[in-house]
Amino acid sequence: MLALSTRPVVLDPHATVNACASCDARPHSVCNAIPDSDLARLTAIATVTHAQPGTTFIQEGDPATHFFNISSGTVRMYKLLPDGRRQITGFAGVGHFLGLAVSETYAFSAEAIDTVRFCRFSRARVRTLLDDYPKMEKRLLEVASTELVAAQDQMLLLGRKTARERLASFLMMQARQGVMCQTSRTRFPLPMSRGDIADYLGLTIETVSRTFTKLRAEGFIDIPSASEITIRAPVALEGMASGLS
Amino acid sequence: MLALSTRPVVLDPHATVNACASCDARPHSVCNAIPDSDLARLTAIATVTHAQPGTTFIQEGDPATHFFNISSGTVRMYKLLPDGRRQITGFAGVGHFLGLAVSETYAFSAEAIDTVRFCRFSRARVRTLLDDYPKMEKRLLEVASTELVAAQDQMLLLGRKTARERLASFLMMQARQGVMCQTSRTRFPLPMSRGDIADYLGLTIETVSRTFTKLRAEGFIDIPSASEITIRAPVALEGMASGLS
DNA sequence: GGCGGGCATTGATCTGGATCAACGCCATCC
DNA sequence: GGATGGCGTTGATCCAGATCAATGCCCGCC
Repeated sequence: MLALSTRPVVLDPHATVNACASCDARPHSVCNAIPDSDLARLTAIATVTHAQPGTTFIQEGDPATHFFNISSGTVRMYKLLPDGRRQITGFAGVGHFLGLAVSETYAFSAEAIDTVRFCRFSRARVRTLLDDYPKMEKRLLEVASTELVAAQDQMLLLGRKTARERLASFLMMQARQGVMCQTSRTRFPLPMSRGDIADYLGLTIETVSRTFTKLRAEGFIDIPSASEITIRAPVALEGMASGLS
Repeated sequence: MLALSTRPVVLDPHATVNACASCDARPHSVCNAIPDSDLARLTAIATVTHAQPGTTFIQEGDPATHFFNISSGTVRMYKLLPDGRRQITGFAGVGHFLGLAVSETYAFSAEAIDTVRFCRFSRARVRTLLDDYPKMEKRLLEVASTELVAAQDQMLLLGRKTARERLASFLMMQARQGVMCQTSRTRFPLPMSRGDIADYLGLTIETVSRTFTKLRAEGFIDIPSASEITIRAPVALEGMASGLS
């Protein structure tokens, strides 16, 4: 539960001219609102950075000075109660944009699960950039709206679904690799631990483990290793996820 | 749980010229991004409408054709599971803006709790308006970001707080009259039923009722009538809400 | 290869909140 | 004023998932 407090490492403080042009995340990300011809402006305000597993790079309550754009790896966002109870509000992968906030402080913390590479932008500079690219502003609104819909789904899950339905929902969501993509995989890795899954679904580690075991025993899934899942009955699981049965 | 299916009543199909200028909600709402001098454009695309208690005016899954702006009354937004389990994702009051969505369909349903007055805007027309008022787009992004933060708080509540902490959080939030305002009231009405509160907090009616009774017995609150609350120990309740004790 | 530590699994027991079941309190309407 | 029906409250019991407690498994390291 406790994070290493090592600072993220800056790979390239004055990012090379084509850093953004060759970025893996660009096709998936809000950056694609900026035309190739103007990429230099984006590159100029981006700092390419990476974070080791377990590093906290956004701390709830700290002044919200930067935006982040994930180019590889997986991040967990979470909120804590004073006694250590944790709620993971989401996992962020390639192309995901972090740090939207009206308030002057971050509303959540973010930690690297595996090695994470990301671009960091100062909020002040992004604001001036936005004035010149209304299309980017539109993209951000789209992103925020999409996340709002996902958040409402998660409220339904946390407030009203059973442990079994929560796990089924989680697995089918991972199969779609996050929220972005529509194509569904039948075999995929789970970069996060059982503890992370538990804190995301509002359950305990033990309940997550037992429910996985049960779903396997019933033939819905396979668990080749603790961090890998095969979906055997996608339709049944999708039904389970949406509360049928 | 079931809603009346009466349609909302259109009060003024071609809204009077100064409808927006004299609107009670304008100071609290996204509309204030449009200068007084240009209000006619806003008025021209607004339809002033009201809905009787229990009326469903947004239906999850229906084509998302309109935006809504509440000018008085209280609305519940919710999602249902096929067997009728319900999660209320939020209550919307004066100035609240509904209907943000990337998708072509609404992601949630919305019902009037009491008599609700609102403005309705066609999405297509709002889109063209937005092109002329980038400031309005910025306001929408602010609104979406604020709601996202509120949604994350609600996830923490639903995933990790006890019944007692949930009720304390709910009461302190109502005392701040929704999310917008900062000034905290010590006595206020609860327009929603115990069932609504339960479905908002991921509890049952019985647990809500019992917990209210207990908080009163312990001297934290008073319940002059079922739909009215007095906060007696705001500091203690705030602590309880954030998970201390 | 054996040791240590961090996950994950599995079993036994407990409990907060759900469920089931009355009952009370108003309003509204004959 | 008495019947009706929709909340809300209260009590008794139950159970899904939490908690407590081993045990297993894997991987890195000496």
